[in-house]
Amino acid sequence: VASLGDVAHRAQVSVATVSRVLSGSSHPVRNVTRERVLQAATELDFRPNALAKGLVTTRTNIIGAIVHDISDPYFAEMVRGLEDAANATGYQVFVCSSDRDPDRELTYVRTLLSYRVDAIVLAGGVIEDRSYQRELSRLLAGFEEEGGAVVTLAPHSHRASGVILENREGAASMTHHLLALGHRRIGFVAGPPQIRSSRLRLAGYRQALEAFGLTYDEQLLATGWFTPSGGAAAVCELLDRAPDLTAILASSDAMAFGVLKELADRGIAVPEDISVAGFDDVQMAAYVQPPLTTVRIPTYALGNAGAEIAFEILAGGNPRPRRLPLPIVERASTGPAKAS
Amino acid sequence: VASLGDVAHRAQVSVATVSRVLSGSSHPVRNVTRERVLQAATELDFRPNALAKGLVTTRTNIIGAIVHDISDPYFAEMVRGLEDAANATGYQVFVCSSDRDPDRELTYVRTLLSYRVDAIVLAGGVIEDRSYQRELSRLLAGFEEEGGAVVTLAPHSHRASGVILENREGAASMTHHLLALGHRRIGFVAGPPQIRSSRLRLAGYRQALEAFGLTYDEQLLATGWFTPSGGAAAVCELLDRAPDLTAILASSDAMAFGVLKELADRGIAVPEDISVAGFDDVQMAAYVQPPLTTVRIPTYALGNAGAEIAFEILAGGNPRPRRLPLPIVERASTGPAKAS
DNA sequence: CTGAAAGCGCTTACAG
DNA sequence: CTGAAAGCGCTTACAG
Repeated sequence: VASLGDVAHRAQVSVATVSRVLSGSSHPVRNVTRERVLQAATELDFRPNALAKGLVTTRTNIIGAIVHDISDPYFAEMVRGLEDAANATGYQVFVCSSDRDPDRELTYVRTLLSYRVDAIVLAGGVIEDRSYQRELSRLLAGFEEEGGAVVTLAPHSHRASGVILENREGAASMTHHLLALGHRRIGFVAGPPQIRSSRLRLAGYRQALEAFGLTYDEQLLATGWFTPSGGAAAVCELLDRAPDLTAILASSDAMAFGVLKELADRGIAVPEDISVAGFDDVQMAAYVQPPLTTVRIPTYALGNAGAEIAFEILAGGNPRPRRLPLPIVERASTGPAKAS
Repeated sequence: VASLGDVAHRAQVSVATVSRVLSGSSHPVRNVTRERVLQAATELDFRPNALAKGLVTTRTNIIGAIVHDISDPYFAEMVRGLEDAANATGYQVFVCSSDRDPDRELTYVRTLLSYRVDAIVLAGGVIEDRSYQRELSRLLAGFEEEGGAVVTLAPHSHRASGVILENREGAASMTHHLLALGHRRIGFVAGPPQIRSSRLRLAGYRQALEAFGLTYDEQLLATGWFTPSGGAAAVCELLDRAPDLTAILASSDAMAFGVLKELADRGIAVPEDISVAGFDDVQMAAYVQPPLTTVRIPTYALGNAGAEIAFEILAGGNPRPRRLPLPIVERASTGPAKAS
């Protein structure tokens, strides 16, 4: 591959001049010279070495996105938003699926630091693990000190700029919605308790029940991974323990899909026998049968915002956290409670 | 951040020595010296600069993955497989969603070349566009000449190592399956014709029909994007033109999901009134109602293989293309043809 | 407006 | 076993 030097040689100018015209510097260059350089660059099919550039400018134009799992549509849609915003500004994105594992996540962060990425976007909720949180904050603090941008798109222990999703409020208002439909025995399918977002959603459910004058009943709670099979397993538990429930609120759409499937397999009609609601509003929520009532998180916009916030920080700004309310999307999977 | 020089200074040795112990060189280093270096590195929280390393070794440990759309579960699942294999070998992956746009794709490739990635994995089917194909091949040929690895995971114009999915055969055997169930009027929901994979699947459908002695009927063909809404729109067209069809084969699961939804909205029973089959077997295929009969592409394994093939090439090998047959997964969305 | 030179943080022959 | 030095491909004061 041709280097700056090769272009300089061919254009009969110094590498400094070549650099100035090719890197879009504001340093003045005579027009004829500029033309000669451009011409030579084209002829040699010159492609600047981004590593060398990054080494000297200490800007790599790389964003690292740490997600729980890129194959989970929630994160995939978010990363797409992030990617589009990044790309529009000449940035690339590294995907890092941590599987909610503290060690994997820390290893990924260290690697991102090695590549001297400009920004790290934490897309998943923080893992509840003291020593992990301490080490992560240590790494990120050092990174920020050197001018790196850290953005959080889910509840986190590390204080950083980002978007604050109203997880608790979202879960609470969905619970209210079910209560308003006449449901009194509402099962809750919770996500992994070691994820902060899970806890907040559970807290919102509980809060809404109690505000309504109902007591929180542990028989109505089952826990699992944020996956369809996690949801399916949880609903089996629930049906065993509380056969009288008339509605189920799942902590994620993926879980709700598993719930829906399990109910269909058992011949339980939704929403006639049991209403089902989800959380996230991933694309498929509108396409399952029946279409899923859910709490909407605008994943694409969220990813987009993540990149924008990162750019603000890199530009020297100090963006305040944005609060994002999570509206309910009513579809066909919820309906009035069956008379008992 | 501490540099090699800082570590060398603190350990009272030369940077050469530090480099040798920290980069895992096979060059002999006395044990006491090694210990001193390790100690100093820890104390300084040394984190090697991957850019500088890449600049001199001409190996960046980066793989670029070009997909049509990372928010499409088909690609997200594949990228996860790619990421896991890459990560296990100390590689990072850039995600590049081209939206099937020739310019976007070429721009991404140029950028990847600028970052001197070690490998480029083309995950989506080639776009049928002469000048794009020519330019792409030119870029990739240059890249390969410099030792870069190119891997294709879908039918492509650029000849490279990779996996050959039996798209045609997969579509043909699904068509046979429907024929065997007694269906004679089988609608086909095709993907965008400018994608090679789309054409192959259509060809397989047609081939199976003709092998069976039926004539291919254009009234039974509708085209759209590889999305749920693309599938929904196509099925509307189809139902208008050929109200007598008893089965529909969609070119992707995403499209099939749209078909399923549209049929449900119209109160058409699946599979009693119309059988529906998809293509891909993404995770959700097993979770929609009714669970989708589909042609299985092992996306995760495919991504995994992509990375492995790349590593083989980088190790100097010349892996032969692997053919991958696509088996049918029978679920509840297909059944015997309704007696007419 | 142009260029010579230093430097970013590494690796690796080469010499000892 | 250890180190001095060149070099990877850029950018950017500094001097003219």
